[in-house]
Amino acid sequence: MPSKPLPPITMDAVYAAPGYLFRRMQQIAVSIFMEECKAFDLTPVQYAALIAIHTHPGIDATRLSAVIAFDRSTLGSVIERLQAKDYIERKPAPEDKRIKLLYLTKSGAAILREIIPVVERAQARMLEPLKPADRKALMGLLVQLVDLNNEASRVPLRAEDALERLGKAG
Amino acid sequence: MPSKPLPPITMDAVYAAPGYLFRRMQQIAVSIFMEECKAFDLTPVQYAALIAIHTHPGIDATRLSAVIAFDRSTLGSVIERLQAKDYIERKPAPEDKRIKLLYLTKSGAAILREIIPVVERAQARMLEPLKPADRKALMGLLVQLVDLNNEASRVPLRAEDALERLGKAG
DNA sequence: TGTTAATTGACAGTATACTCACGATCTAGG
DNA sequence: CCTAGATCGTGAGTATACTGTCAATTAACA
Repeated sequence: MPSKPLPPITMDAVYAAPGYLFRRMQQIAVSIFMEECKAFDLTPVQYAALIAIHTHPGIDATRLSAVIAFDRSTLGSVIERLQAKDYIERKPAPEDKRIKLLYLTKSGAAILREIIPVVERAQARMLEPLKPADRKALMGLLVQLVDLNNEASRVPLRAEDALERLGKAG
Repeated sequence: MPSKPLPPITMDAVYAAPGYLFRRMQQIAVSIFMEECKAFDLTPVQYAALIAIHTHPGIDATRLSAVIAFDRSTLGSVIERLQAKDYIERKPAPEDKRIKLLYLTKSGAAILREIIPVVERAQARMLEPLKPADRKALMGLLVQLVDLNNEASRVPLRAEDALERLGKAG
């Protein structure tokens, strides 16, 4: 008996699949970000980390990972690189010897000030091909979907938790 | 003179930025894929490669990378892993000693047959939190945006080119 | 209080995802 | 025919993005 044939799969089915489109869009977004920011030697993740540290001075690595929905293991090397570039500094927490608190340096604040308008241009470029109404619709749907799927990811966003604990600790 | 203060940035601005949402959605999509497919030891990229090789038997690595919009350097290790699992085989092209042609093995065809419905469930789960009309709208907008931004990515999709060249060569 | 449980940061391991560069090979132009 | 340029696969190097595990430390509880 011959083995059952594969169902008739076309690449077009792949090109219309959500997973493929999300991967492709992420690829394109990173590409545009790096192109706009090539003068700055900052990756999208490093940028997000800088913003979060600026917004929450004295945050620790674990809470930072929750605030930007970023894997804690990977974050270690991201922090190392930001520290090597002298954009952030780590200070041991006096009340908990396990924790190292993160702060922007002057260099970090300076590069943030310069790069923010550039990043905003990059963000705009990602949606530029769409009509303004469609941009709004897409962003609205994505915000919804990311929020409703938050628990599905391995590193759920925990913005509020992180803030609460920070307030409790400091 | 004091240095200019940073503009008032909030994490909410980051959470609403296209780049952040695309990264987050990709993260969630991979998570759901891996969860549904954990019995199969196949990553999303490996799955896409298998589908493309099934659709274009005898494709070479460079054209495969164009067909799935996947970086050529990374593809080398993906192919190695698929070969190690005995899902694909590589045969030297008789008319061009540089090229190695890719084919599904019986194992590869078998796992594809099993995994396709599982992947479809994963794809459905990614959009599940949205209302059906919103799912359609989101996919429509994403297909548009990915297509219009194709050239912005470092590895543009070249589905037709790849097919043409394949036809010319074989 | 004393032992268990949880948390923190670090490390090893795997898999994308990109850069640039290199040798082998093929193709085109002269 | 023969050299210049393009192309193929590969490798090194960097940066996410996840899985584990581990020791040190802190917190919780019997």
